[in-house]
Amino acid sequence: MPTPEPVEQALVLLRERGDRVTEPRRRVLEALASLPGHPDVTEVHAAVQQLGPTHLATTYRALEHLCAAGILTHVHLDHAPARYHFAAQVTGVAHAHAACRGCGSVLDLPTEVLQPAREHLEARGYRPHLGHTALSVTCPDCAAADRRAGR
Amino acid sequence: MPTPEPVEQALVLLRERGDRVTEPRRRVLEALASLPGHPDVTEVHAAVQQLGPTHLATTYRALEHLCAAGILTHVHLDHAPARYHFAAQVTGVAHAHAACRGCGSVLDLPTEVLQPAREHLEARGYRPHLGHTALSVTCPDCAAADRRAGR
DNA sequence: TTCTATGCAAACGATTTGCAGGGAG
DNA sequence: CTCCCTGCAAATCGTTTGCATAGAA
Repeated sequence: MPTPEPVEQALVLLRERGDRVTEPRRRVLEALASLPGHPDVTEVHAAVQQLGPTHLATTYRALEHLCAAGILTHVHLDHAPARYHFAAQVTGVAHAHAACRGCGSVLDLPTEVLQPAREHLEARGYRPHLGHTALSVTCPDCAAADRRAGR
Repeated sequence: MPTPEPVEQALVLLRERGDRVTEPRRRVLEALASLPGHPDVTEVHAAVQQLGPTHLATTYRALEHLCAAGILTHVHLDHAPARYHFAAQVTGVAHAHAACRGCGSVLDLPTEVLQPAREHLEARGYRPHLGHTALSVTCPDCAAADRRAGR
C-alpha cells in the first residue's frame, strides 16, 4: 500500500544519505505528490513554480538527483520526454507502464505481466529494469480515432 | 526466415507505393543491410556516407519515410537515440528488444515473452506495439562491471 | 513535364554545463 | 566555516524545417 506521506519519507531518505534538504528539492517532492499520474519535467516544473520561484535547470537537477538517490524514478516513453514518480522504495508498490503513442497517456501495469520476459532475461544473465521503459500502445480512444481516420 | 535480399524487397515495396527510388534511399537501405544489429541514425549515416555524399537531414528524412512506409521500423531505447532495422514485413521475423542501460547493446527477444502483457493490454482495449520500445536491462558484462564498482 | 525528394542553412526544443554566489549542515 | 546546491546564461545535442533546385517517373 502507498505510504501516507511520501514527501516526509523522501526527506528522511535524503537526510540519511547526507544530502541537503533544500527548498527546490522539497518543492519537487511536493509537486510530485500533488500531481496525478506520471508528470514530465515540464509539468513538474510548472507545479514547482507555484510553490516558489525556481529555475528550470534546478528542477532538472533536483529530479536527476532524487532519481540517483533512488527516491524517484522515471519512465521513458517512446517519443515524449521522460515522466517522473516516486520510487517503489517510497510508495511500497512497483509497477510497469504502457504509454499511448497517440496521446501520451500512461497506464500502470502489474509487474506480473512481464514475468516471462523477466525470466527469459534473467536466465541469460541480464538484469531487467522493467519499470524503466513504457511499453508502446495505442489507447482505446486513440485506436478509435485511428479507425475513424482509416488506419 | 530472413529474406535473402531485403534491399531488393524494400525497393519493390517502395515502387509499389508509388514512392521514388532515389540514391539516398537506396544507400540507407544498403547501409542497414550491411550493418550488424540495430544501428542508430548516426551509425546509419556514417555507413551511408561511405556509399556516397549524403546530407544528414536526408538520412533522417529517408529513415522517417521508410518507417512510415512500413519497410523499416525503429526501436526506442531508454536513453540513447532510436535504432533502425528492417520491418517484419521485409525480414519475415518479428521480435522485441531489450537494451542495456550501460552499454546500449541490444538483445533481440522472442515476442512470446511479452504474450501475457499483450493479453493484458488487449483485454483492456489497448493495441500494443511491443517491438517499438526496448525493455531496459543491464547486460551480463555491465552487470559484472557494476558489481566490481560496488553497486 | 510534373512533382517529389534532396541539399543546405537556419531554426528548434530539450537538456546540460561552467561559474560565481548563497544557504544547509 | 565548509562545501553542496542554486540561479543564470550560454553551450550543446539531436532533430526538424523552409526554400530553391535536382532528378525520378
